[in-house]
Amino acid sequence: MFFMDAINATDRLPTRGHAAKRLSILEAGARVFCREGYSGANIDMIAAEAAVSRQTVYNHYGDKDKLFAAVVTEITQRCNARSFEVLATFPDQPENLENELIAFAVRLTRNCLCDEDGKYLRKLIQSEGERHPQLFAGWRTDGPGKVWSALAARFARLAYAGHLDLDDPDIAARQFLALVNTELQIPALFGEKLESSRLQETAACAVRTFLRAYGRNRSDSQEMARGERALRA
Amino acid sequence: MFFMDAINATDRLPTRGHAAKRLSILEAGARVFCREGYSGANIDMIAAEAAVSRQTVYNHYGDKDKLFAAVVTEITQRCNARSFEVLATFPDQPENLENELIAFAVRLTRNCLCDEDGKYLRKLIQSEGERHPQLFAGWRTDGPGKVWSALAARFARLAYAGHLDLDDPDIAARQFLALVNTELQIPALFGEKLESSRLQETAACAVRTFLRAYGRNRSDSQEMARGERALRA
DNA sequence: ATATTTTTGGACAGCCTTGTCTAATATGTC
DNA sequence: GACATATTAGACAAGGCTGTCCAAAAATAT
Repeated sequence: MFFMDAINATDRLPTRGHAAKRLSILEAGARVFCREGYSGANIDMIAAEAAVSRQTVYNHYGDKDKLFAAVVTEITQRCNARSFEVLATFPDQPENLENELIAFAVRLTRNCLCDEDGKYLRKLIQSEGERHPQLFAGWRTDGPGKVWSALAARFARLAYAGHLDLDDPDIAARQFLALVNTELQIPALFGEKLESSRLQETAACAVRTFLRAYGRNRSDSQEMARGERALRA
Repeated sequence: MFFMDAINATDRLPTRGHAAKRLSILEAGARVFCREGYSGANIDMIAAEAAVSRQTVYNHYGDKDKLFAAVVTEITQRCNARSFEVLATFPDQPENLENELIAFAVRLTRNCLCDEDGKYLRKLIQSEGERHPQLFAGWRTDGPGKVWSALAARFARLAYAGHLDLDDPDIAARQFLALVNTELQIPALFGEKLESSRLQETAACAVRTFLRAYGRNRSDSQEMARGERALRA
């Protein structure tokens, strides 16, 4: 468990400038590792991007492996924290379910999937996940695993309250996330970001489809969809 | 356009053993680049895995950059070809739409998204896409772009024939793919494969949701879902 | 069987990277 | 101001990787 050192090392933050440099290195490490991959990144790049001498990097994190581990655990923690923050804003007592779900989907995308940290984490996992499975094991169980089941619980409650009609909340939760992610996939591969308007639009489409499948009054939304189409024609 | 050389170089395949080694190197290159990333991979590894001397690799492909480009274009072509092969088996005149769509989804997943080449391509793009956008531009337009619009056209035809009820075939097509991919995401990150049974199950869930949202007789499938649930209880 | 083409192993220079060490400098504390 | 601690630049050895060269061996074609 070589990366435990790195985790514990984060605890002692003596002076002010010390901690600042430490964070700056971590931040730069995330950017560079993400951009260049583990082997492509080198300590000089990271030091330069952190505006710090190479030796300082070694003073703080020991070696490249430990720095990488520290970066991963830091980003993972941040992402998880943000996910649960957003999850707390789930519309439990919706007045307008569609609109509130869309807003929730936008928050989720913008703050967790599409933000800097989310992008970093995805790339780090993609490039090194196969090689360091233990490093990302925590993310896998505490991250998406927990988010999924928490989201599933919210959906189950909505269904119980009569707002949804679903067989299996777990499947519904995962499909909800999949739908919300629809348009993100390709741009994410190339490190591009979606503009806010397209993000909003995608969320709306996703939620509309989700509610067509799982909404309580599906015939109503079917009618509405027909009406909209007729109006456009 | 440094990678054009690599493409054209593929044309002359003089002797038998020559071409065999060439392919073997390409194959090994795909594996190693994918496993280790561009900077992590080295020519000795690839040569060893191709059961060939290092010099032979240089004889065939010039240098690491060109070899990488050749690997990418080869895998891209294979994946595209396979995608359109599967696309040709889309159920245009369905007798049992649900079952035939599920079977189609399984074919798509197994042969295009989840197979070796698909996995390679995804990882290569993920790790190097940001750095070599020109290299993957072809994939982006000829790959998913074409598949999406082809799939959208199929859905539009199904809708016209009265089998589906959809507003926007493009969105439906992308959401279909997103739903089919639901369970693939995480395992794909870690280079794991889904067992056949889970793959089948996921496809079934995806298609069921898709048809609940876009099926012609949605109230019917709603009734059926209710019936199933009652039966289980 | 001979001529041609490919392949091989090994040696090599040049370069980059890691991680250590040092002495000098800066930063902050008392 | 004196002290301790952090930081810096630079030099350094060890090792890895790329890409080239060469001569011998193997495979292939005529």
